[in-house]
Amino acid sequence: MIRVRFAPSPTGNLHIGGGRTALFNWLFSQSQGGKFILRIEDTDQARSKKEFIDEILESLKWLGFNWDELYYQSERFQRYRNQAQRLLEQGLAYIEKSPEGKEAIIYKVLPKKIQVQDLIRGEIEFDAALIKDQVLIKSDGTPTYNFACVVDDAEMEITHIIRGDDHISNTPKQVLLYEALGFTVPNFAHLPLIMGVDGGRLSKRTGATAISDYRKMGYLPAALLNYLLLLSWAPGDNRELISVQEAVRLFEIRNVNKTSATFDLKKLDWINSQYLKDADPAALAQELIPLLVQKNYITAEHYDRPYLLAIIKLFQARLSRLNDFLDWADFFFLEQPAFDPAAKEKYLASDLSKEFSMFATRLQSLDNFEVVGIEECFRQLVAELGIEAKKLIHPVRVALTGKTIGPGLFEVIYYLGKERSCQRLLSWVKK
RNA sequence: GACCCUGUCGUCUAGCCUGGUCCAGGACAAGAGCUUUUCAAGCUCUCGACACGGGUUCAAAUCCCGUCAGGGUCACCA
Repeated sequence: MIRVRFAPSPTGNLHIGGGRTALFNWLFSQSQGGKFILRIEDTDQARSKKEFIDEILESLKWLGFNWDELYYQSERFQRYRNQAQRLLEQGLAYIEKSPEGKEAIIYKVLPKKIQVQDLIRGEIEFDAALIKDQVLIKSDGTPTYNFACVVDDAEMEITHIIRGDDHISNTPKQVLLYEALGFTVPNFAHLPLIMGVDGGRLSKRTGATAISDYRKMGYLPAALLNYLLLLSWAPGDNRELISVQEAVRLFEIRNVNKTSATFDLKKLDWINSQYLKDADPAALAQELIPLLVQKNYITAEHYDRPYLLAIIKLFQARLSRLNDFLDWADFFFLEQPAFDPAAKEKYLASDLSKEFSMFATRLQSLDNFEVVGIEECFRQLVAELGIEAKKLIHPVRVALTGKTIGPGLFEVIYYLGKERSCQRLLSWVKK
């Protein structure tokens, strides 16, 4: 039975790199019919926070990763001490006293060559002579990362350790500990790191780092996962859009790339727009409703659901982030449109009283108030006035929406409705 | 500095293992055009890469060596 784990430390939010590590572990476990274990590495009592645990769990759920088992290192301190004690008794570790009289347990590193077969990189060799003796249990009684990690991975019977590149240099230290404790050394696979546009590690300076930030910005989990997946793995048939479900079938760990990848928001935006375009409006509505409520655009209790879904449909092919909807479609929810000053200046500066009032009058008495009927009505009007359609389309759009961009004008009028459309047009008619 | 990892278009990659089908394919971005009612979407086209130097070979992006470059790690943090 294949068993993998994702082991975040609750000293911060779930990082985009952490999400990616979780993704590959989850993918591997699913593709192998194995178990995916979650372990919270909260040995650092001072820096670990409950709110971060909640945030991490929440983000993992949002991404769709279900774990089979959940552990907290803070509940396992005795196990680490017991294992350290064993090494002490076997003479493989020694005690070091601090000036204050506190005792730490240190593992004695003996010189030797250490070979690691990395599933992604092949063989890597290290020289233990270059490794210092390792602290196992700190003088405050808590275990060090490398020790707790080894004890847990062994006791939890983890078969494959899939983690970031930055852990490569921890690997020989851990291999030494597995051997000293008499445990089977697991398989290792080191994922390349994700870099920021500045070439260094992805950091807050180079963009949002928390998975939850991407959720807040309006990225769909499926799109984010698709992007993260593509950052260091490819299905091999030039496809850019692939679901994790499909990836589970095609995934092979040896096909994961070795090179670190730069995080490119533009491509994420494109992938997200593709998912948005094909998404079920009802699913988008579910994400959007709380935000619309928050903006007082609708109330959670009663809103016109078919109407909301229709409006979402109008916009979904134009969005690259779901949250853009809040700005682009605001005129459907506001009493009066919020005017873009430049748009107003460009299209509504001249007096269009005659045209607007004529159009409003005709709309008012239009029997066939459907998109096609509205368009016919409008085309006839401009023909009679002897002006180009676009000369009137743009001002009308700005008058109705406050913007120069948006869905087709006749659809806007249809969904805005007779009353609101006419009222907004008439507000520009000089008495 | 030491050790380790990595080097294909600006970015993500396919190809590399099993040399020839690659004067290197796809996608994003950028630029141009079509469509048009604006913005998107869609469609078409353009720009653009095997880090460098040796070697092996009839033949190298692919194999070997070196150089250079980038990154990571060197805590009683995880």
